Amino acid sequence: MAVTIKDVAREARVSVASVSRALNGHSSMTERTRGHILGVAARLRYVPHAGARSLIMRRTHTIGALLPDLHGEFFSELIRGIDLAARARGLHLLVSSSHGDVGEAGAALRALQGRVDGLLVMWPNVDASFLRETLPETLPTVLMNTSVEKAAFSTLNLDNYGGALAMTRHLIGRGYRRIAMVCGPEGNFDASERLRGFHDAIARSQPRVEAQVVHGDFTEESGYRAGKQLLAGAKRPNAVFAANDMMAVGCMYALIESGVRVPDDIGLAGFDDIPISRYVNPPLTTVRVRIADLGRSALERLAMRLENPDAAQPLAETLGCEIVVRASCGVTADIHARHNDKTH
Amino acid sequence: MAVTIKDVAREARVSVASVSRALNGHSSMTERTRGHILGVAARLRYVPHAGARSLIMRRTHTIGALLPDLHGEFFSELIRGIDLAARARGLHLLVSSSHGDVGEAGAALRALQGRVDGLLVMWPNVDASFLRETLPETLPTVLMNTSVEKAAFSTLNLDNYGGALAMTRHLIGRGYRRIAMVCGPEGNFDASERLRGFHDAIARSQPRVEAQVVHGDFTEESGYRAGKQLLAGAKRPNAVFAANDMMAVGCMYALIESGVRVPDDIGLAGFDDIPISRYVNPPLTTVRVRIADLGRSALERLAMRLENPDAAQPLAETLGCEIVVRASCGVTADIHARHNDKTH
DNA sequence: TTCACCTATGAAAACGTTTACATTCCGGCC
DNA sequence: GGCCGGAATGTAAACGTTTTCATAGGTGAA
Repeated sequence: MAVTIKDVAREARVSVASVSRALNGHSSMTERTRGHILGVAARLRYVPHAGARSLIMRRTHTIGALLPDLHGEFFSELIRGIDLAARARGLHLLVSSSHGDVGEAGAALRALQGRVDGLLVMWPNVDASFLRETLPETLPTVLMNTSVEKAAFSTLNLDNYGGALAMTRHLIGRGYRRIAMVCGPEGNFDASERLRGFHDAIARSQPRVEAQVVHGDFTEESGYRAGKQLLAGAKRPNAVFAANDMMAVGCMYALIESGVRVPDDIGLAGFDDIPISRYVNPPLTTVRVRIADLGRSALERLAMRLENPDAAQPLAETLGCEIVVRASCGVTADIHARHNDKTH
Repeated sequence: MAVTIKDVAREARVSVASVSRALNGHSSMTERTRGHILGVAARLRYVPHAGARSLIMRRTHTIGALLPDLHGEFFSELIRGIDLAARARGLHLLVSSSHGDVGEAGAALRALQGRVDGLLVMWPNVDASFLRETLPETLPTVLMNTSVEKAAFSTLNLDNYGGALAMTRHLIGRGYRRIAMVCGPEGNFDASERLRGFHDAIARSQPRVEAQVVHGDFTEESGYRAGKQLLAGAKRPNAVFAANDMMAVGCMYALIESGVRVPDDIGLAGFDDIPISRYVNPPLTTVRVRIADLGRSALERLAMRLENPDAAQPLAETLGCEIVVRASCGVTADIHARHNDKTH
């Protein structure tokens, strides 16, 4: 059915070996015959069978990305970064989503194993035993946002702790004293690190105060509920730090809906700097994470390991964050500020 | 190096044929030996080599998606829809982006061809000759948002024309009389269809008026510029219909920045209903496109064709749109409206 | 007991490549 | 002219599966 290398060989009146050599740019071949063969191949619209190729070369030129989800601005940015780096290196990208489910992730991992040269895995679950048990030892793997003992795998993390610490300090520095946090889902590594940063910052500046923390799960909805809950409480905070931007947005709507002015009555900050955070009103102060960079770096690390498998590898790396101050926590910025925002 | 079917066979003291049968759930095999083989395979952490498998079975169980970009809320939603349907059918997803560039798209298409069972291609360029020349005849393909003669390929389109027509009529129905359009990039199929819908609606209700159209390229930036341009013009419109939401948002900021009240002074509408449009202030009236559904439908169509290749196929299909009215064009909605929005 | 038949298993070919090795061809040197 | 060497090309094995066909082993009937 499909045209194979044999068809090209027959049509060009050469052996399959010559066709292979012509296509792969081997030397020791007349420029004349090469041109001829290439011409025939193009005429027949021949494309090599990747399976057969990977079988003998033991390389698929494909890497698999297993992410918690493919939905939302965070993952969109991440995939873009990965794709950019992959295409620069001539690698193909096989995407898969786990939805945080161990069973689904295991199945995806098994299915991926036989068809890729390496793996990019984001598994924000604190419990990393699943990874230890399931990840193939033999397949080069780079983990992202994953709490894992430094032993086994190469890991790339965000500086969740540092970002949260810096943001909390920033809020304290602006004069906010009763700061509440809307934390992320239980068992999520990023969430727990951000909470830890928050706690440490509070502990250092107000050792005797126990900061208020309400529960969320990274969705806007949960941020909305958290906002309502905070307003209903006895000691209303004068600033709220949400563990991600989506929750901050939800919280913002809860506050505004209740007639609370942001930032005049209550200041608000988020984490991630997803595009939306620039568009809400007031624009959201947040911790900028270079999401696309995270993806790019992870892929480049993986690609380097594929190229020279036995070079010594730095095992764990942390990508810095940076605070982006917008109107939601006290900067009086008019609408112009958004357009001057340097990420714009 | 990697453990193959032979290793399993040796270890289990059976032939490779039996291992293959055990793994693929063949009948005519003792439950006892099957269990034994499966046990050994699991113990050795055997995973089949997808390349070898695809070589003999002539199926890769992978489909390739070539999109203009992987960035932004639109594509994020689209990929999610595709992924959902793919995983439901046990298909893997190879993603690739063309950035609207013919060379890049051609390279991606060639690279994809040898490794997938089918292709999902979104190519919003009006000039479809590239596709005709490059797309492999032999590979099942479903096109999205593509202007192509009905002859060759299966196509899934949005009802861009109908959506724009309906939205323009809605604006007219609300009493807006001087409606301007911010159109999309030259040569983009979706953009030109939306413009056509706009023109037709205007022509039917105000035959003698020539509606004002300013140029944009689907980015927020261009929407901002378009907004400024409209304000600078002699005849200020009292409503603006942007060809997509990102431009509408940019336009909104331009208007607000100049002290124009939305919707009191100028009404505003967009197209796509990306998540951001609910978060801007005022929330944006727009044409809802079920983006994830588009991806899902496209993949399902492709999967069906893979399953029975010679069944008669409906060649072109159009997915309906629906108008979502929010505060930006005259509905006096308080902040609650957002949370009552049924897509929320 | 013998035969036939059915079921469980094994042997080997086939899939489309790449590449090590073998062969041919050609020119130059003695 | 014969020989050597290098360049161009061909031959065939190997990669890891699935599947067709063959074989062995067992069971039941005559």
